Amino acid sequence: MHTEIILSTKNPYILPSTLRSHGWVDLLPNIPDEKVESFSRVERLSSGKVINIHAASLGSKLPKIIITVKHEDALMQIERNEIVKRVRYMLRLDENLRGFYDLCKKKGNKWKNFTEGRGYLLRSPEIFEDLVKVICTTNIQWGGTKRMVKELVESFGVPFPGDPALLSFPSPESISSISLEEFKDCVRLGYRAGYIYELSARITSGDLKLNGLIDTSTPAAEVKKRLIEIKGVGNYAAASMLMLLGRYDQIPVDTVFRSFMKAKYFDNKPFSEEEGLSIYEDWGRWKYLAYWNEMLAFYYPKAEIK
DNA sequence: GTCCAGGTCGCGC
DNA sequence: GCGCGACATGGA
Repeated sequence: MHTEIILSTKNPYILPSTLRSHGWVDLLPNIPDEKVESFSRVERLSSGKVINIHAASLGSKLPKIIITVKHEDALMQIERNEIVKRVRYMLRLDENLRGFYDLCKKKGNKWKNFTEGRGYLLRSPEIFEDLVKVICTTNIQWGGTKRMVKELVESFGVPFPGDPALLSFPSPESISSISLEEFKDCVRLGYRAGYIYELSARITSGDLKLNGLIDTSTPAAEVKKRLIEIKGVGNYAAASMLMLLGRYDQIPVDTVFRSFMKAKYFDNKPFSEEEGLSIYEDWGRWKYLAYWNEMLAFYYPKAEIK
């Protein structure tokens, strides 16, 4: 059976832009449609029920988000609420980028055409999933990231009863239920296996709680410190996580940043990290969005979404 | 075969 | 607080 849930948006919002904002939509269990205007994924709810959700948008100014849920038994209200919460989180429907849009208008030039409703970056419903995925982007090419995430999902995800080929993202418990040696054998994560295994084990044992990282009353610097305390998370991964947690004042300095900055601002000559970061200094709490969207426009000028 | 990727860790100074 | 090699794996 299936159930439709309709979400309202309170800010300008362009779903295809969110889906194309970075590579996350291409990492399992996310599956985009061919045009990347909607996507689906399998979710294991707290109740244990495994469902398949599909999210699309309808309308333009303040679009409706149409969630189509495929499920076996009837959905309980508490399960519907959880689905809504997760989709709103993934799509950042409760995030307001007004400050960024205003700054774009002030900046003028190319920035004044930055369409309101763009700028949202897709994220995962759980911080654990985003953390694992970010660790899987370190010191490897994108193809490797996709392969590692795929292997994790295929080895530890739970199947959707309506189509057992479709799997959820693994829970920390499913990973830490086997030994590290067994884990290394079934998923080729390279040296990252230890990091992801330890992360899973610490969450399972209750030693590490990730939900506190969302708390907006905690200073970003404190959140970053806690992130870096996680094995396998360094400066780049922590800055990426801050972005995924809705804080844009840090820029992840990686090969993407360096090669883009070198080409765009430094005439292909070497530059220091400090010099690079200073370019976005006046974007205040919106540095990441300025950098990322400028980078996208630089490499994919035709990908502009109206 | 060799190099290195959307880096990070742990060591030695 | 910095510099540097090691790290698993597969694609370029």
